[in-house]
Amino acid sequence: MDSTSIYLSGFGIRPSIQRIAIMRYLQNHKTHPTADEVFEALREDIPTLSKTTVYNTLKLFVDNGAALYVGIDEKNARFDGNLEPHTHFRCKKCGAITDIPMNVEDFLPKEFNGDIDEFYIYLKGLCAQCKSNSNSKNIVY
Amino acid sequence: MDSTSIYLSGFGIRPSIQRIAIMRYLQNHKTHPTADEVFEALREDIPTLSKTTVYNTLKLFVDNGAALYVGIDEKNARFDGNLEPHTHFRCKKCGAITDIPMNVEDFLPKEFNGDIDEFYIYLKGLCAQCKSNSNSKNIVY
DNA sequence: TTCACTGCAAATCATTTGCAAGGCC
DNA sequence: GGCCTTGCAAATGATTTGCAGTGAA
Repeated sequence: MDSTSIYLSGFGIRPSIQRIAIMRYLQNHKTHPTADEVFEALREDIPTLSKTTVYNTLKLFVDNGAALYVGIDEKNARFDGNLEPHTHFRCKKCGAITDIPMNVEDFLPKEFNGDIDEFYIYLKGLCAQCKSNSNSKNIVY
Repeated sequence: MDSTSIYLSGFGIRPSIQRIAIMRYLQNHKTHPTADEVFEALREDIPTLSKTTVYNTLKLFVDNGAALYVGIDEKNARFDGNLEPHTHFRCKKCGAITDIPMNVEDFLPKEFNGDIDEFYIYLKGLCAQCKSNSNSKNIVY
């Protein structure tokens, strides 16, 4: 029983080979991958893996609170294994998505009468590296 | 030359019949409609309107800063003609998306070294009406 | 006349669904 | 055995693209 199995079980998720591999990938790659990126990366190790399983599993993780859905990219859904309070920044030049530690609870509007239970902050701009490295013309939106 | 024409021209957008109608719809309906909702609403008045034009026009508005893209709904892109600083709240029960006035500039993290030029906050939960009206079982995710 | 704009049809592409096979308790 | 999980193939549905016709400067 490895640590990822225990981790998944803690969320009520039964640890299959596929689920363990996908969660490990999310935790070891802080790149906020798409379902397809996860699939392409893992099919080497698990040749029988199907993209349906990757989609199902990522959805399962999000529904059970074991991973976060990241909607910063209009094209594809992205996923994040980091459950610490943070927000997401996407560089419009290199396309990289990075975490910014930030306690979103601090920003809840006070005069609002409903109940808020999900809170997303997405930032976009130019990352520090692309800012100094501004010789490259490669722009990603 | 009506006010919507002048408004669009201010963003460098040439005011065609279709563009005026779509911008008017955005400004008169604070519902953050999808491209399809705009299309369905306007086809009565403009029977020859095509969905392609609605997509093209909404994209043109966003690219030129005349409207905002709202990514709070994972299924469809939504659009907002309100350019005042505000954030978006979606009720998970009734599905309504409402604006919450909030100056996002105040929340820019200070320790970040890149340049941030876009800032989105999406809130989800239960709106005040659905909170009191909690007899309905109709849930929208 | 030129070039932007429009609209139809077809293409694209991420994601979901149906369903049968496999595997675990 | 029964239920959960997986994976293939097909379906779905939003959005984009190709291209030809239209219209305005």
